[in-house]
Amino acid sequence: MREIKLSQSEPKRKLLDAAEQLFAERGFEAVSVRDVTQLAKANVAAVNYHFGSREGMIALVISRYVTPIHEERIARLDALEKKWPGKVVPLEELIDAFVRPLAGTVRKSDLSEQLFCKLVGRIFSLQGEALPPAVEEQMKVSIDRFMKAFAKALPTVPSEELIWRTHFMAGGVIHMLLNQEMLHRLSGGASGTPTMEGILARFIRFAAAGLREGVEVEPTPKKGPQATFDF
Amino acid sequence: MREIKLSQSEPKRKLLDAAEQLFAERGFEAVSVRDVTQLAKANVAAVNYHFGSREGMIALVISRYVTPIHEERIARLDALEKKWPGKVVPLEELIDAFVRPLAGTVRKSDLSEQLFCKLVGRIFSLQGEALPPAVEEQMKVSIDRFMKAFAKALPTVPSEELIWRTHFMAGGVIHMLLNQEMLHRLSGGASGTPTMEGILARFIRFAAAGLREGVEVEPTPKKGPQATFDF
DNA sequence: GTTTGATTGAATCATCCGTTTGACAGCTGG
DNA sequence: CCAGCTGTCAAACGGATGATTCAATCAAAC
Repeated sequence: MREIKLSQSEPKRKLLDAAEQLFAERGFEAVSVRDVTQLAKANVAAVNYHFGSREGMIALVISRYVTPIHEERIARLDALEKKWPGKVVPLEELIDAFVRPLAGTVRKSDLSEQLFCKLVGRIFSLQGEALPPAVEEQMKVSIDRFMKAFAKALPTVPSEELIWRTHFMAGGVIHMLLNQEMLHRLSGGASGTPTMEGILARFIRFAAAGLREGVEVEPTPKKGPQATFDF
Repeated sequence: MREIKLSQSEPKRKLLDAAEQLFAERGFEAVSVRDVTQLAKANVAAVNYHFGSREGMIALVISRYVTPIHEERIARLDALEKKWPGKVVPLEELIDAFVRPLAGTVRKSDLSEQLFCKLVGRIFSLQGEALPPAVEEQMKVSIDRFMKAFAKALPTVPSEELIWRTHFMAGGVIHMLLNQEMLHRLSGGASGTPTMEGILARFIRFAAAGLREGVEVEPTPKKGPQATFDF
Protein backbone atom coordinates (compact mmCIF):
# COMPACT_ATOMS: atom_id res chain seq x y z
CA MET A 1 0.00 0.00 0.00
CA ARG A 2 2.77 2.34 0.82
CA GLU A 3 4.09 3.93 -2.25
CA ILE A 4 7.82 4.16 -2.50
CA LYS A 5 9.29 6.92 -4.53
CA LEU A 6 12.07 5.46 -6.58
CA SER A 7 12.61 8.22 -9.05
CA GLN A 8 14.95 11.01 -8.19
CA SER A 9 13.08 14.22 -7.87
CA GLU A 10 13.75 16.53 -10.71
CA PRO A 11 15.52 19.35 -8.82
CA LYS A 12 17.65 16.91 -6.89
CA ARG A 13 18.93 15.39 -10.09
CA LYS A 14 19.58 18.82 -11.53
CA LEU A 15 21.59 19.67 -8.45
CA LEU A 16 23.70 16.56 -8.82
CA ASP A 17 24.28 17.25 -12.51
CA ALA A 18 25.34 20.80 -11.82
CA ALA A 19 27.59 19.68 -8.98
CA GLU A 20 29.25 17.04 -11.14
CA GLN A 21 29.96 19.50 -13.89
CA LEU A 22 31.40 22.15 -11.60
CA PHE A 23 33.44 19.65 -9.59
CA ALA A 24 34.92 18.27 -12.77
CA GLU A 25 35.80 21.70 -14.09
CA ARG A 26 37.15 23.34 -10.94
CA GLY A 27 37.67 20.65 -8.33
CA PHE A 28 35.75 19.99 -5.15
CA GLU A 29 37.31 22.66 -3.00
CA ALA A 30 36.76 25.44 -5.49
CA VAL A 31 33.00 24.99 -5.84
CA SER A 32 30.59 26.55 -3.37
CA VAL A 33 27.06 25.54 -2.60
CA ARG A 34 25.91 28.75 -4.18
CA ASP A 35 27.74 27.95 -7.41
CA VAL A 36 25.88 24.66 -7.63
CA THR A 37 22.46 26.03 -6.82
CA GLN A 38 22.95 28.91 -9.20
CA LEU A 39 23.85 26.63 -12.09
CA ALA A 40 20.99 24.29 -11.23
CA LYS A 41 18.64 27.27 -10.93
CA ALA A 42 17.63 26.13 -7.49
CA ASN A 43 17.49 27.76 -4.09
CA VAL A 44 20.51 27.88 -1.85
CA ALA A 45 18.77 25.82 0.79
CA ALA A 46 18.09 23.01 -1.66
CA VAL A 47 21.51 21.47 -1.14
CA ASN A 48 21.11 21.19 2.61
CA TYR A 49 17.55 20.00 2.24
CA HIS A 50 18.35 17.20 -0.18
CA PHE A 51 21.83 16.16 0.91
CA GLY A 52 22.04 17.31 4.50
CA SER A 53 25.17 19.31 3.91
CA ARG A 54 27.70 20.27 1.29
CA GLU A 55 29.85 17.34 2.30
CA GLY A 56 26.89 15.02 1.90
CA MET A 57 26.43 16.21 -1.65
CA ILE A 58 30.10 15.69 -2.42
CA ALA A 59 30.02 12.22 -0.90
CA LEU A 60 27.01 11.34 -3.01
CA VAL A 61 28.67 12.55 -6.20
CA ILE A 62 31.79 10.59 -5.38
CA SER A 63 30.05 7.36 -4.48
CA ARG A 64 27.87 7.54 -7.57
CA TYR A 65 31.05 7.56 -9.60
CA VAL A 66 33.20 5.15 -7.66
CA THR A 67 30.69 2.38 -7.06
CA PRO A 68 30.00 1.55 -10.72
CA ILE A 69 33.71 1.74 -11.45
CA HIS A 70 34.45 -0.64 -8.60
CA GLU A 71 31.75 -3.07 -9.66
CA GLU A 72 32.83 -3.07 -13.26
CA ARG A 73 36.42 -3.64 -12.26
CA ILE A 74 35.42 -6.68 -10.23
CA ALA A 75 33.13 -7.94 -12.97
CA ARG A 76 35.86 -7.65 -15.59
CA LEU A 77 38.34 -9.39 -13.34
CA ASP A 78 35.86 -12.19 -12.69
CA ALA A 79 35.31 -12.53 -16.42
CA LEU A 80 39.04 -12.70 -17.04
CA GLU A 81 39.59 -15.39 -14.45
CA LYS A 82 36.75 -17.37 -15.96
CA LYS A 83 38.21 -16.82 -19.41
CA TRP A 84 41.60 -18.23 -18.31
CA PRO A 85 40.61 -21.00 -15.91
CA GLY A 86 43.55 -22.16 -13.89
CA LYS A 87 45.88 -20.31 -16.19
CA VAL A 88 47.56 -17.00 -15.63
CA VAL A 89 45.64 -14.02 -16.93
CA PRO A 90 47.79 -12.04 -19.37
CA LEU A 91 49.08 -8.85 -17.82
CA GLU A 92 47.73 -6.57 -20.50
CA GLU A 93 44.22 -7.84 -19.96
CA LEU A 94 44.52 -7.29 -16.23
CA ILE A 95 45.63 -3.72 -16.69
CA ASP A 96 42.84 -3.19 -19.17
CA ALA A 97 40.27 -4.44 -16.68
CA PHE A 98 41.76 -2.21 -14.02
CA VAL A 99 41.99 0.96 -16.04
CA ARG A 100 39.19 0.93 -18.59
CA PRO A 101 36.37 1.41 -16.05
CA LEU A 102 38.02 4.70 -15.11
CA ALA A 103 37.84 6.01 -18.63
CA GLY A 104 34.14 6.38 -19.04
CA THR A 105 32.79 3.00 -19.95
CA VAL A 106 30.22 3.43 -17.25
CA ARG A 107 28.56 6.72 -17.90
CA LYS A 108 26.11 7.84 -15.31
CA SER A 109 25.66 11.45 -16.18
CA ASP A 110 25.67 13.37 -19.41
CA LEU A 111 29.03 14.92 -18.88
CA SER A 112 31.34 15.07 -21.83
CA GLU A 113 33.95 12.36 -21.94
CA GLN A 114 36.69 14.78 -20.96
CA LEU A 115 34.77 16.12 -17.97
CA PHE A 116 33.90 12.61 -16.89
CA CYS A 117 37.54 11.60 -16.92
CA LYS A 118 38.57 14.75 -15.14
CA LEU A 119 36.09 14.14 -12.35
CA VAL A 120 37.19 10.54 -12.02
CA GLY A 121 40.78 11.69 -11.88
CA ARG A 122 39.96 14.22 -9.18
CA ILE A 123 38.14 11.60 -7.13
CA PHE A 124 40.93 9.07 -7.32
CA SER A 125 43.59 11.65 -6.59
CA LEU A 126 41.90 12.36 -3.27
CA GLN A 127 43.33 9.09 -1.96
CA GLY A 128 41.69 8.75 1.39
CA GLU A 129 41.73 12.38 2.31
CA ALA A 130 38.05 13.09 2.31
CA LEU A 131 36.59 9.94 0.85
CA PRO A 132 33.45 8.44 2.35
CA PRO A 133 34.31 5.29 4.31
CA ALA A 134 32.17 3.09 2.07
CA VAL A 135 33.98 4.39 -0.99
CA GLU A 136 37.37 3.87 0.57
CA GLU A 137 36.38 0.32 1.41
CA GLN A 138 35.40 -0.35 -2.21
CA MET A 139 38.72 1.00 -3.38
CA LYS A 140 40.59 -1.23 -0.99
CA VAL A 141 38.65 -4.27 -2.16
CA SER A 142 39.41 -3.72 -5.84
CA ILE A 143 43.01 -2.86 -5.15
CA ASP A 144 43.40 -6.01 -3.12
CA ARG A 145 41.89 -8.29 -5.75
CA PHE A 146 43.93 -6.78 -8.55
CA MET A 147 47.12 -6.82 -6.54
CA LYS A 148 46.72 -10.54 -6.09
CA ALA A 149 46.01 -10.98 -9.78
CA PHE A 150 49.07 -8.94 -10.70
CA ALA A 151 51.16 -11.02 -8.32
CA LYS A 152 49.96 -14.18 -10.02
CA ALA A 153 50.67 -12.76 -13.45
CA LEU A 154 54.15 -11.66 -12.37
CA PRO A 155 55.34 -14.38 -10.01
CA THR A 156 59.00 -13.43 -10.34
CA VAL A 157 58.52 -9.84 -9.23
CA PRO A 158 58.99 -9.38 -5.48
CA SER A 159 55.85 -8.21 -3.76
CA GLU A 160 57.39 -5.01 -2.45
CA GLU A 161 58.55 -4.17 -5.93
CA LEU A 162 55.08 -4.91 -7.28
CA ILE A 163 53.45 -2.58 -4.78
CA TRP A 164 55.58 0.28 -5.92
CA ARG A 165 55.11 -0.46 -9.59
CA THR A 166 51.34 -0.55 -9.30
CA HIS A 167 51.60 2.68 -7.39
CA PHE A 168 53.50 4.30 -10.23
CA MET A 169 50.97 2.89 -12.67
CA ALA A 170 48.08 4.37 -10.68
CA GLY A 171 49.73 7.75 -10.77
CA GLY A 172 50.07 7.50 -14.52
CA VAL A 173 46.36 6.88 -15.03
CA ILE A 174 45.25 9.61 -12.69
CA HIS A 175 47.58 12.12 -14.29
CA MET A 176 46.36 11.08 -17.73
CA LEU A 177 42.73 11.44 -16.74
CA LEU A 178 43.28 14.84 -15.20
CA ASN A 179 45.46 16.40 -17.84
CA GLN A 180 44.62 14.76 -21.14
CA GLU A 181 42.97 17.95 -22.30
CA MET A 182 46.09 19.96 -21.67
CA LEU A 183 48.21 17.40 -23.39
CA HIS A 184 45.99 17.46 -26.43
CA ARG A 185 46.12 21.23 -26.59
CA LEU A 186 49.83 21.69 -26.01
CA SER A 187 50.98 18.88 -28.20
CA GLY A 188 49.06 20.27 -31.11
CA GLY A 189 48.69 17.67 -33.77
CA ALA A 190 51.61 15.69 -32.45
CA SER A 191 49.74 13.68 -29.87
CA GLY A 192 48.32 11.52 -32.58
CA THR A 193 45.11 9.70 -31.89
CA PRO A 194 43.25 11.78 -29.40
CA THR A 195 40.61 9.18 -28.75
CA MET A 196 40.36 7.67 -25.32
CA GLU A 197 40.63 4.24 -26.85
CA GLY A 198 43.99 5.10 -28.35
CA ILE A 199 45.25 6.61 -25.12
CA LEU A 200 44.21 3.54 -23.21
CA ALA A 201 46.04 1.27 -25.60
CA ARG A 202 49.18 3.35 -25.24
CA PHE A 203 48.92 3.36 -21.49
CA ILE A 204 48.38 -0.36 -21.21
CA ARG A 205 51.53 -1.03 -23.21
CA PHE A 206 53.48 1.45 -21.11
CA ALA A 207 52.25 0.11 -17.79
CA ALA A 208 52.68 -3.52 -18.78
CA ALA A 209 56.28 -2.92 -19.75
CA GLY A 210 56.96 -1.12 -16.49
CA LEU A 211 55.22 -3.73 -14.36
CA ARG A 212 57.09 -6.67 -15.82
CA GLU A 213 60.46 -5.00 -15.95
CA GLY A 214 63.20 -7.54 -15.55
CA VAL A 215 61.14 -10.70 -15.93
CA GLU A 216 62.50 -13.19 -18.41
CA VAL A 217 60.20 -13.54 -21.35
CA GLU A 218 59.54 -17.14 -22.17
CA PRO A 219 59.27 -18.15 -25.80
CA THR A 220 55.61 -17.33 -25.56
CA PRO A 221 54.62 -16.04 -28.98
CA LYS A 222 53.99 -12.43 -28.34
CA LYS A 223 51.61 -10.67 -30.63
CA GLY A 224 51.94 -7.10 -31.65
CA PRO A 225 50.29 -4.23 -29.89
CA GLN A 226 46.79 -5.17 -28.95
CA ALA A 227 44.02 -2.70 -28.74
CA THR A 228 41.20 -5.12 -28.70
CA PHE A 229 37.95 -5.26 -26.84
CA ASP A 230 37.11 -8.28 -24.83
CA PHE A 231 33.38 -7.84 -24.77
CA MET B 1 50.04 50.09 -5.20
CA ARG B 2 52.34 49.10 -2.45
CA GLU B 3 55.98 48.66 -3.03
CA ILE B 4 57.37 45.26 -2.32
CA LYS B 5 60.79 45.07 -0.84
CA LEU B 6 62.96 42.34 -2.18
CA SER B 7 65.54 41.95 0.50
CA GLN B 8 64.96 39.03 2.83
CA SER B 9 64.00 40.32 6.22
CA GLU B 10 63.67 38.08 9.17
CA PRO B 11 59.87 38.08 9.52
CA LYS B 12 59.50 37.65 5.80
CA ARG B 13 61.52 34.48 5.89
CA LYS B 14 59.52 33.22 8.85
CA LEU B 15 56.35 33.85 6.88
CA LEU B 16 57.67 31.88 3.94
CA ASP B 17 58.76 29.01 6.15
CA ALA B 18 55.38 28.82 7.82
CA ALA B 19 53.63 29.02 4.47
CA GLU B 20 55.74 26.22 3.04
CA GLN B 21 55.00 23.94 5.92
CA LEU B 22 51.25 24.56 5.88
CA PHE B 23 51.03 24.32 2.11
CA ALA B 24 52.83 21.01 2.17
CA GLU B 25 50.59 19.62 4.89
CA ARG B 26 47.19 20.86 3.71
CA GLY B 27 47.55 22.11 0.16
CA PHE B 28 47.45 25.67 -1.14
CA GLU B 29 43.70 26.12 -1.16
CA ALA B 30 43.22 24.95 2.41
CA VAL B 31 45.57 27.48 4.01
CA SER B 32 44.50 31.00 4.89
CA VAL B 33 46.74 33.97 5.44
CA ARG B 34 45.66 33.89 9.05
CA ASP B 35 46.95 30.35 9.40
CA VAL B 36 50.29 31.44 8.04
CA THR B 37 50.63 34.58 10.12
CA GLN B 38 49.56 32.73 13.23
CA LEU B 39 52.17 30.03 12.77
CA ALA B 40 54.81 32.62 11.93
CA LYS B 41 53.71 34.73 14.92
CA ALA B 42 53.34 37.72 12.68
CA ASN B 43 50.56 40.16 12.05
CA VAL B 44 47.83 39.46 9.54
CA ALA B 45 48.82 42.46 7.47
CA ALA B 46 52.35 41.20 7.11
CA VAL B 47 51.45 38.91 4.23
CA ASN B 48 49.93 41.67 2.18
CA TYR B 49 52.72 44.03 3.08
CA HIS B 50 55.55 41.72 2.10
CA PHE B 51 54.00 39.81 -0.80
CA GLY B 52 51.30 42.14 -2.05
CA SER B 53 48.64 39.51 -1.71
CA ARG B 54 48.02 35.93 -0.73
CA GLU B 55 48.53 34.89 -4.33
CA GLY B 56 51.84 36.71 -4.39
CA MET B 57 53.01 34.70 -1.40
CA ILE B 58 51.95 31.46 -3.03
CA ALA B 59 53.70 32.40 -6.24
CA LEU B 60 56.88 33.15 -4.33
CA VAL B 61 56.78 29.83 -2.50
CA ILE B 62 56.24 28.02 -5.78
CA SER B 63 58.99 29.77 -7.66
CA ARG B 64 61.43 29.25 -4.81
CA TYR B 65 60.87 25.55 -5.22
CA VAL B 66 60.60 25.24 -8.97
CA THR B 67 63.54 27.38 -9.97
CA PRO B 68 66.23 25.32 -8.22
CA ILE B 69 64.64 22.14 -9.49
CA HIS B 70 64.64 23.49 -13.02
CA GLU B 71 68.22 24.63 -12.80
CA GLU B 72 69.45 21.37 -11.38
CA ARG B 73 67.61 19.46 -14.06
CA ILE B 74 69.32 21.47 -16.75
CA ALA B 75 72.69 21.21 -15.03
CA ARG B 76 72.39 17.44 -14.74
CA LEU B 77 71.36 17.15 -18.36
CA ASP B 78 74.29 19.29 -19.44
CA ALA B 79 76.61 17.11 -17.40
CA LEU B 80 75.19 13.98 -18.99
CA GLU B 81 75.60 15.30 -22.51
CA LYS B 82 79.14 16.25 -21.69
CA LYS B 83 79.73 12.83 -20.19
CA TRP B 84 78.54 11.12 -23.39
CA PRO B 85 79.85 13.41 -26.11
CA GLY B 86 78.23 12.66 -29.41
CA LYS B 87 76.90 9.43 -28.04
CA VAL B 88 73.39 8.68 -26.87
CA VAL B 89 72.82 9.25 -23.19
CA PRO B 90 71.52 6.08 -21.53
CA LEU B 91 67.82 6.31 -20.79
CA GLU B 92 68.13 5.51 -17.11
CA GLU B 93 70.53 8.38 -16.57
CA LEU B 94 68.19 10.76 -18.35
CA ILE B 95 65.25 9.74 -16.19
CA ASP B 96 67.45 10.07 -13.13
CA ALA B 97 68.43 13.60 -14.08
CA PHE B 98 64.80 14.43 -14.71
CA VAL B 99 63.35 12.96 -11.54
CA ARG B 100 65.97 13.24 -8.85
CA PRO B 101 65.79 17.03 -8.50
CA LEU B 102 62.14 16.59 -7.54
CA ALA B 103 62.99 14.35 -4.65
CA GLY B 104 64.76 16.74 -2.39
CA THR B 105 68.31 16.95 -3.61
CA VAL B 106 67.93 20.69 -3.56
CA ARG B 107 66.73 21.59 -0.13
CA LYS B 108 65.90 25.20 0.39
CA SER B 109 63.96 25.09 3.60
CA ASP B 110 64.18 22.95 6.69
CA LEU B 111 61.12 20.92 5.88
CA SER B 112 61.28 17.22 6.47
CA GLU B 113 61.94 15.12 3.42
CA GLN B 114 58.36 13.92 3.26
CA LEU B 115 56.94 17.41 3.49
CA PHE B 116 59.37 18.64 0.87
CA CYS B 117 58.28 15.94 -1.54
CA LYS B 118 54.65 16.54 -0.80
CA LEU B 119 54.96 20.22 -1.53
CA VAL B 120 56.83 19.53 -4.74
CA GLY B 121 54.14 17.07 -5.73
CA ARG B 122 51.44 19.63 -5.02
CA ILE B 123 53.22 22.25 -7.08
CA PHE B 124 53.75 20.01 -10.08
CA SER B 125 50.23 18.68 -9.93
CA LEU B 126 48.90 22.21 -10.38
CA GLN B 127 49.69 21.90 -14.04
CA GLY B 128 49.41 25.41 -15.31
CA GLU B 129 46.30 26.23 -13.38
CA ALA B 130 47.66 28.89 -11.12
CA LEU B 131 51.35 28.81 -11.88
CA PRO B 132 53.26 32.05 -12.23
CA PRO B 133 54.16 32.65 -15.88
CA ALA B 134 57.88 32.60 -15.15
CA VAL B 135 57.55 29.23 -13.46
CA GLU B 136 55.51 27.85 -16.31
CA GLU B 137 58.17 29.03 -18.71
CA GLN B 138 60.88 27.24 -16.75
CA MET B 139 58.86 24.07 -16.79
CA LYS B 140 58.40 24.29 -20.52
CA VAL B 141 62.13 24.78 -21.02
CA SER B 142 63.12 21.72 -19.03
CA ILE B 143 60.40 19.60 -20.59
CA ASP B 144 61.53 20.65 -24.03
CA ARG B 145 65.17 19.83 -23.42
CA PHE B 146 64.40 16.48 -21.87
CA MET B 147 61.89 15.58 -24.53
CA LYS B 148 64.59 16.06 -27.15
CA ALA B 149 67.01 13.98 -25.10
CA PHE B 150 64.45 11.22 -24.68
CA ALA B 151 63.77 11.28 -28.41
CA LYS B 152 67.48 10.86 -29.09
CA ALA B 153 67.75 8.04 -26.60
CA LEU B 154 64.72 6.30 -28.09
CA PRO B 155 64.95 6.97 -31.82
CA THR B 156 62.61 4.13 -32.71
CA VAL B 157 59.71 5.36 -30.60
CA PRO B 158 57.37 7.59 -32.56
CA SER B 159 57.25 11.10 -31.17
CA GLU B 160 53.54 10.95 -30.45
CA GLU B 161 54.07 7.76 -28.51
CA LEU B 162 56.95 9.32 -26.64
CA ILE B 163 54.85 12.29 -25.60
CA TRP B 164 52.26 10.05 -24.03
CA ARG B 165 54.80 7.84 -22.35
CA THR B 166 56.59 10.77 -20.73
CA HIS B 167 53.19 11.99 -19.66
CA PHE B 168 52.47 8.69 -17.94
CA MET B 169 55.89 8.82 -16.35
CA ALA B 170 55.27 12.32 -15.02
CA GLY B 171 52.06 11.16 -13.42
CA GLY B 172 53.91 8.35 -11.74
CA VAL B 173 56.42 10.67 -10.08
CA ILE B 174 53.86 13.17 -8.94
CA HIS B 175 51.68 10.46 -7.46
CA MET B 176 54.67 8.96 -5.73
CA LEU B 177 55.73 12.28 -4.26
CA LEU B 178 52.24 13.06 -3.02
CA ASN B 179 51.28 9.69 -1.61
CA GLN B 180 54.45 7.96 -0.52
CA GLU B 181 53.46 8.43 3.08
CA MET B 182 50.13 6.71 2.49
CA LEU B 183 51.82 3.90 0.66
CA HIS B 184 54.21 3.35 3.51
CA ARG B 185 51.31 3.18 5.92
CA LEU B 186 49.04 0.98 3.84
CA SER B 187 51.66 -1.48 2.78
CA GLY B 188 52.81 -1.94 6.32
CA GLY B 189 56.14 -3.65 6.25
CA ALA B 190 55.60 -4.86 2.72
CA SER B 191 56.81 -1.78 0.93
CA GLY B 192 60.38 -2.70 1.69
CA THR B 193 62.97 0.05 1.56
CA PRO B 194 61.23 3.22 2.56
CA THR B 195 64.17 5.43 1.67
CA MET B 196 63.75 7.94 -1.07
CA GLU B 197 66.84 6.60 -2.76
CA GLY B 198 65.31 3.15 -3.01
CA ILE B 199 62.03 4.51 -4.30
CA LEU B 200 63.86 6.50 -6.95
CA ALA B 201 65.77 3.45 -8.11
CA ARG B 202 62.54 1.49 -8.39
CA PHE B 203 60.84 4.26 -10.28
CA ILE B 204 63.66 4.72 -12.74
CA ARG B 205 63.57 1.05 -13.66
CA PHE B 206 59.80 1.16 -14.01
CA ALA B 207 59.78 4.30 -16.13
CA ALA B 208 62.67 3.20 -18.32
CA ALA B 209 60.93 -0.06 -19.13
CA GLY B 210 57.72 1.76 -19.97
CA LEU B 211 59.43 4.39 -22.07
CA ARG B 212 61.34 1.96 -24.24
CA GLU B 213 58.55 -0.55 -24.62
CA GLY B 214 58.92 -2.42 -27.87
CA VAL B 215 62.20 -0.92 -29.01
CA GLU B 216 64.74 -3.71 -29.29
CA VAL B 217 63.46 -4.97 -32.62
CA GLU B 218 63.41 -3.43 -36.11
CA PRO B 219 64.63 0.10 -35.81
CA THR B 220 62.23 2.29 -37.74
CA PRO B 221 63.43 5.81 -37.12
CA LYS B 222 60.54 8.15 -37.28
CA LYS B 223 60.58 11.87 -37.16
CA GLY B 224 57.70 13.97 -36.07
CA PRO B 225 56.80 17.34 -34.66
CA GLN B 226 58.03 17.88 -31.20
CA ALA B 227 55.77 19.04 -28.49
CA THR B 228 56.11 20.49 -25.08
CA PHE B 229 53.78 20.23 -22.20
CA ASP B 230 53.59 21.06 -18.60
CA PHE B 231 54.82 18.70 -16.07
C1' DG C 1 67.60 65.59 18.44
C1' DT C 2 65.00 65.53 14.71
C1' DT C 3 63.55 63.68 10.44
C1' DT C 4 62.60 60.01 7.50
C1' DG C 5 61.25 55.79 5.64
C1' DA C 6 60.39 51.18 6.55
C1' DT C 7 57.67 47.90 9.46
C1' DT C 8 54.42 46.43 12.73
C1' DG C 9 49.98 46.32 15.19
C1' DA C 10 45.04 46.47 16.01
C1' DA C 11 40.90 47.42 14.18
C1' DT C 12 37.87 47.45 10.37
C1' DC C 13 35.87 46.59 5.66
C1' DA C 14 33.39 44.16 2.27
C1' DT C 15 32.55 39.78 0.74
C1' DC C 16 31.78 35.13 0.64
C1' DC C 17 30.80 30.89 2.94
C1' DG C 18 27.63 26.88 4.79
C1' DT C 19 23.70 26.53 7.28
C1' DT C 20 19.24 27.65 9.48
C1' DT C 21 14.91 29.65 9.84
C1' DG C 22 10.16 30.51 9.08
C1' DA C 23 6.70 31.49 5.90
C1' DC C 24 4.26 29.75 1.97
C1' DA C 25 2.34 26.71 -1.65
C1' DG C 26 0.83 22.10 -3.34
C1' DC C 27 -0.72 18.02 -2.51
C1' DT C 28 -2.91 13.83 0.03
C1' DG C 29 -5.63 11.14 3.00
C1' DG C 30 -9.25 11.27 6.25
C1' DC D 1 -13.40 20.75 5.17
C1' DC D 2 -8.89 20.59 7.34
C1' DA D 3 -4.67 18.50 9.25
C1' DG D 4 -0.19 16.92 7.71
C1' DC D 5 3.54 16.15 4.89
C1' DT D 6 6.77 17.72 1.18
C1' DG D 7 9.20 20.80 -1.26
C1' DT D 8 10.51 25.60 -2.33
C1' DC D 9 11.69 30.18 -1.32
C1' DA D 10 13.61 34.63 0.42
C1' DA D 11 15.99 36.17 4.21
C1' DA D 12 19.13 36.15 7.58
C1' DC D 13 22.76 34.29 10.84
C1' DG D 14 27.33 33.55 12.46
C1' DG D 15 31.75 32.92 10.98
C1' DA D 16 35.88 33.07 8.12
C1' DT D 17 38.32 35.16 4.53
C1' DG D 18 41.52 38.59 1.94
C1' DA D 19 42.44 43.12 2.00
C1' DT D 20 42.86 47.85 3.90
C1' DT D 21 43.33 51.63 7.00
C1' DC D 22 45.82 54.39 10.19
C1' DA D 23 48.31 55.13 14.19
C1' DA D 24 52.43 53.51 16.63
C1' DT D 25 57.14 51.93 16.52
C1' DC D 26 61.90 51.82 15.42
C1' DA D 27 66.43 52.24 13.48
C1' DA D 28 69.33 54.77 10.86
C1' DA D 29 70.51 59.24 8.34
C1' DC D 30 71.00 63.93 8.74
